[in-house]
Amino acid sequence: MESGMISVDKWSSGSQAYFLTHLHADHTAGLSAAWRRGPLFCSRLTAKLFPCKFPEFDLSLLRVLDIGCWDTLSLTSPSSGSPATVYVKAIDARHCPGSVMFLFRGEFGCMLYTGDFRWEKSVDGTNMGSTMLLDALEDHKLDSLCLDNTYCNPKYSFPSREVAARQVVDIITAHPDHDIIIGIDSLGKEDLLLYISSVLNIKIWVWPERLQIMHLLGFVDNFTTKTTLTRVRAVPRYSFGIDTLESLNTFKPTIGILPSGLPWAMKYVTGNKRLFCSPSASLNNKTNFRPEISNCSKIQDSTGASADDKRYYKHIHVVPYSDHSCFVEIQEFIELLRPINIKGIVSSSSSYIDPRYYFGHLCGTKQASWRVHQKLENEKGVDMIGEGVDKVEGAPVKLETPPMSGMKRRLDHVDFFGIRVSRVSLLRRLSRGARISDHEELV
DNA sequence: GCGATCAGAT
DNA sequence: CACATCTGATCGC
Repeated sequence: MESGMISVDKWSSGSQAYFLTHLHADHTAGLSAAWRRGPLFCSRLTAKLFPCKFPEFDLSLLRVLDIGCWDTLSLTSPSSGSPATVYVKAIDARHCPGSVMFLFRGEFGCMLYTGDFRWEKSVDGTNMGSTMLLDALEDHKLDSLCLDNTYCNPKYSFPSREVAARQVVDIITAHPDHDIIIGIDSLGKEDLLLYISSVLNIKIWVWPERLQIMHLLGFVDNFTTKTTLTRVRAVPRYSFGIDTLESLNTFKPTIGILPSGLPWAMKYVTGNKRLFCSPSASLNNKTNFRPEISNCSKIQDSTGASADDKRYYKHIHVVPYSDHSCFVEIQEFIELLRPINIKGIVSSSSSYIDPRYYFGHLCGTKQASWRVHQKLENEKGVDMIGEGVDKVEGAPVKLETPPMSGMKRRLDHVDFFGIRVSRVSLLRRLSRGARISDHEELV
């Protein structure tokens, strides 16, 4: 395969232009201060935050894309050497500050790379983004949608971040004499913290580097690094464990709140209906988003919680505050765009489901072609799409994980209708890059 | 010794 | 099931 033109969240050599959706570490793996491979396109806010993450980075390499504005790239076709123009527009992805999707138009057709995104219905930013996307498409078909399929399964159902934020506030107000620690990452969940701060009229402690981020984001009054000013502290999520909580509780009653995507806590849902069954379980009655699991007051029963689980939930409250779209939101997004093809950008070793399993019927004009294509490929014994893709004609099914040996051979690139998708590691969630080549056929 | 990658953890 | 991140081990140069 010759070199391509464009890479998104992927930093190996061979492209003429590089795009960064947002500054989370799993999307910047491979970027460093020594980066010299070409112009790096990102949103204005990402560019502003960039030096926090890469202090020595040569900022003259950054190219800011303003949200909603077309930009034109004059590139060279790797195969023919002739000029090739690519148009790109950034759309707010509503995942974390600075996060964007990229809509590309070029010889390869029209392609949207979502990066990580949350598409909550009836939220202003989402509605604006929808309008922008439809306007940008005009009457073009979206040939290819590279989709954040993190929760691309109907079992993933969680409330809006607004509702989840109220749950967090309810938990805090139900513990008036406790210290509160909230696990967050280096970027994201700012709206949650601002909501807590404004509703409860308190400052929130953050660690010094995080305060710097808050200031860059324009939040100057709600956060502090002085522990004496507040009982609510936001701490790095990785520092957030049972041992920490237990040890804190020897000094002062303290609870932890983990605003998190659902899967990590899923084991407490399936089978024993134990999700969010923490000390304040009764709080969830008003705001719980799934009635069948709201009745979880039997934390002491004998349905199988381990001793560690009990230790954990004695102090730690998991709240379903997610910066990724839930299944229904993904569905609505696809219904809005009606792409011809969909490709998931997130894969993991044990549970990759091709988005077309659930959404193939929503795809545009080529909806039938996939199955024909699959049938042909299956007969040839070639799996074009990768591990976990169905081999059954007709209604797709989730496949068992193929043997490791087979997976490892496909780590590098997977051809998918003209888009080269990088699989850096299937054991972890590092494979989120895509490269577009101009000389490949796009169905 | 350094950066990239991997493994395991929360 | 699996987020985003850290630490520490290992690999290749």
